[in-house]
Amino acid sequence: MPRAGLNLDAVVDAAVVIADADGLDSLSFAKLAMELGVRAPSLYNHVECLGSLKAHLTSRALSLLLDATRDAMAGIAGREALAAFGRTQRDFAKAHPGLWSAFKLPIAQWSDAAQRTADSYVALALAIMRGYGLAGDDAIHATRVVRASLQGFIDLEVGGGFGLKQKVDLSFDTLLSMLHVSLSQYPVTTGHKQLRAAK
Amino acid sequence: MPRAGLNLDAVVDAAVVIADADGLDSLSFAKLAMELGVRAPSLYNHVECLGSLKAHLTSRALSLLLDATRDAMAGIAGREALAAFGRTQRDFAKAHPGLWSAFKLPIAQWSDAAQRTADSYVALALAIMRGYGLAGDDAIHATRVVRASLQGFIDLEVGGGFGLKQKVDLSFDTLLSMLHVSLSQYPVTTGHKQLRAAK
DNA sequence: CAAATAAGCTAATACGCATAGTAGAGATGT
DNA sequence: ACATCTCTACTATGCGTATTAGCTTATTTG
Repeated sequence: MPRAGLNLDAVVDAAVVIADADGLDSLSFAKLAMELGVRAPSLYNHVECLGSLKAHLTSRALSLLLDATRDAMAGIAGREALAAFGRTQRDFAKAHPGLWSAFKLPIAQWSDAAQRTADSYVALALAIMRGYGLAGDDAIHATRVVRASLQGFIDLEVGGGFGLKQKVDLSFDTLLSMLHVSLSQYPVTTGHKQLRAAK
Repeated sequence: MPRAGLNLDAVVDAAVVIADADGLDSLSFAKLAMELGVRAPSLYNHVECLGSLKAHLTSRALSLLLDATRDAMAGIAGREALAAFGRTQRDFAKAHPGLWSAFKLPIAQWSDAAQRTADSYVALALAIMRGYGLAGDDAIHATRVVRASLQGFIDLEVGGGFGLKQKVDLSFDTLLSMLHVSLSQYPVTTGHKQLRAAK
């Protein structure tokens, strides 16, 4: 019985392929072992359990997305930076649907490294906010809105939530435009109190 | 062996309780049967399979949300209608986290009834868009943005994606305000071409 | 009251993750 | 070259899922 020469990286690589092809939920040790030409229990020599493997997938996903976003945002600011940020996220989700859904695992299960990578990613978003003149609590609220709307849109698109495929690109441009418009006027016309009073 | 007197509604009721309490993913026939005082295989007399049960949960969720949203939106329009639409969705997700995640099941598995209910719900959203003077493709794109951003925000909140709990209410108001501002100016300042040219 | 319907059961299959213990390949040291 | 040691991959096993088959019997229907 010759050795397969596995290591953690090779296992995670194969898991990425399976997750992207069949969906993260259908990633199993049986399938993964088959892919690697090995029996399922052998994987426990490289990974503690299935949950741990998925945590590694989350780390991998965060690293890839962070690097791609840094590249895309290099040297630009304002509306262009916002668009680059959003488009990179969307492109990543389309290229790696399995890794994309790895972001939705319980944050409590993320590794420390993943948490740090996520912090760096949030810092990129906050940099965009600075370009719109936002800081402090304003920047936090605005970042949450940007993050939530991008993630919601991409989830819907990847999950097949939009009926007509053709015009989704236009809808995404609309999202970016609406974010840009409202960020440009924040917090002047937003006024939580006004909205609450109107309610 | 006395009969338990089950039927589809009773089974779905119990499934709702379990899904909301423990999460949709941990809804199992074993747990459900235990809750109903019955053995697991007996459930197949009322439901085809686990996937079918979850489809019923989706239908139930859509009906509840549609009714609540109709009530909340009765007699109001514009900014107030938008806020009522969004707040009803958020309140529903908090009250029924299990049912909320049932919305994310593959749409292909939805029943026809669920699909029709969803159409009615989209009609409510389109009515809001009319209040902002939007129709046709503009309304479709704007509806997608509203739907995506609300869903993304609520997913993040329910999933624990926001660090500090305290200010999430403010962030949600920010989201509603930003949507209102950008919808009010749509499509004047949005201009897909402008953004694309800038890119 | 008899017969048909259907709700509950037990038993069994198939597949998932996970652990324990074993054998041997590859590395290391003499 | 040989002996030893480590660690990878294995077989065997257990437990928890969903699901099916076939039986029993409560309930309903004619």
